Amino acid sequence: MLKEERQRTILNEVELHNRVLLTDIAEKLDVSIDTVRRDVKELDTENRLRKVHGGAVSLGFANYSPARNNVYALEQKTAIAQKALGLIRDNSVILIDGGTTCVELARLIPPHQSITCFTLSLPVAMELLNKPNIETIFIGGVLSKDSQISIGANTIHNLSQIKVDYGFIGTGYVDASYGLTEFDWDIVQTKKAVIKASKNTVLLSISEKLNSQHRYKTCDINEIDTLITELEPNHQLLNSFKDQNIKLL
Amino acid sequence: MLKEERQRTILNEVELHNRVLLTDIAEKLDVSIDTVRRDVKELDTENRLRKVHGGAVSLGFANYSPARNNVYALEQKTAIAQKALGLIRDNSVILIDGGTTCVELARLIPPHQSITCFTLSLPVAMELLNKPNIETIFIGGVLSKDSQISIGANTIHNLSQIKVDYGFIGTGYVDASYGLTEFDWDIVQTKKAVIKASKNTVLLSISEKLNSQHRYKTCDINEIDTLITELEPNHQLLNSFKDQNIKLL
DNA sequence: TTTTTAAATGCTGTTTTTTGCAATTAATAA
DNA sequence: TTATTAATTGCAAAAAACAGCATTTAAAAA
Repeated sequence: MLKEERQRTILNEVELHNRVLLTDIAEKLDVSIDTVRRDVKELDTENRLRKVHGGAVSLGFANYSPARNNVYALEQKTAIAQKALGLIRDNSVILIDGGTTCVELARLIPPHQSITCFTLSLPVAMELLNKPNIETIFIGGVLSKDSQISIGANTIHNLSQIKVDYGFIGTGYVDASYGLTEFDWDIVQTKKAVIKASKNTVLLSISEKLNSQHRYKTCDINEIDTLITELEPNHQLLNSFKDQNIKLL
Repeated sequence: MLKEERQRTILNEVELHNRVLLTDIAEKLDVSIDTVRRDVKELDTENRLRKVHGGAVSLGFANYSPARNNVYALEQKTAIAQKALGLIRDNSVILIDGGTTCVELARLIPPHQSITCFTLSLPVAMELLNKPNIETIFIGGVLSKDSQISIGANTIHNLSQIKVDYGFIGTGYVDASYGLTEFDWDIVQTKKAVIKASKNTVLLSISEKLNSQHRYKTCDINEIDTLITELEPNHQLLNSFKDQNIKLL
């Protein structure tokens, strides 16, 4: 077998599976591990793949821009935020939770729209301050370092004093049967209060989070009025949510 | 499984749910907790996530650095903040107002210092969240677009419920005989409440503001306990403040 | 064709990396 | 405080990488 041929095979394998083990290739091509090693080393210096301990990975797999202030799955989150915007009427009163999707929603609210907006998220509040026609009210409380939102008894008490038209919330994990769950107990308490403070609760979640769960439960899925994902409402991934008493957007 | 694969999975999980437990990952990937720990440590030094006790959080969640490019008279403000730091004892409870000097103070608080800190300023809160040993409590209320602080009746009411060891405030204008004055009536009301909530009120002001005044009055100069400028306490510019019942730093 | 030369391959022993385990120390929660 | 859970450290086994060398293969020259 020619060297060219071998290297072509290795590249194919890497393209196909994003990664490959040297031992696998050696066995598959029936050559010594050293040969494979040398081939991979060569392909690496030619920048056609990246060699790592024990194998190789495709360039696409390994490449990431270190200078990225971009958000994970930003495109999906933008799509979700766009759909959510459709619910917001002029002069309505809304409440926006924390999380990157909610920040995206805040960012996309058109400048001319005049609404009153409550939030307990520092980044969301920062975004809202840029909008001339939005009256922003921050729900105070102890700030969580991780999530950058107000939590704790004071926050919950403050939330109990208001009732907004729409509450837009995110969640760590969501499952049709297990409902909304979180990693953090304090966050759960806060989200419960947010839901209680909302006439309509709208859950914003990328589809990748569907069918995942964690330790603490926020609420059942039917306590949510509307679920917005980046998918079409009739997408099969949403099937398990269709029977629930919940609107899909 | 290659290390690269593992780390990619970890990153994915972190970006998806913002926060993950090391134990969860170890179970999911079926490797020892030590391996996960080492991976997360590595990813942390590469700045691709942030390691926290027991788990990891995504950068998008933790990194919202308010860019301070052009702060007017930054050097003086830093000097003032440095002096103010000397007043802060471990385990004390303080309140930090808004304004660039106050943000500078928040930024310069050493990471090991453990204090409880109230604030009504969004940028100050952002800074404080970066300090592991500070418990930050945000005083909620309507947010003022230009000053980025909570104002209004609710804010004032919330402030009436607390009494802190030190309140650090800024001011728009200060004069030995006219006292502290502001351009904005709402801000004045809020600052009054801040002063009332502080056992000791410390005014942070660059010398350039001395002997200036405006329309609405916050308080007389002797209601302030300490005045910190970038100048030496015996500087002649401060002469008019020397007779007042006020400490100069 | 054969001979010569260079490259490619496989083998051996050594070094490095990775991983899991156990014991200690630190941090957090009750 | 004590109890529990994480983090750290040192260590050992396993896997991988590496370097040097011998053998084979392929190509070029005679």
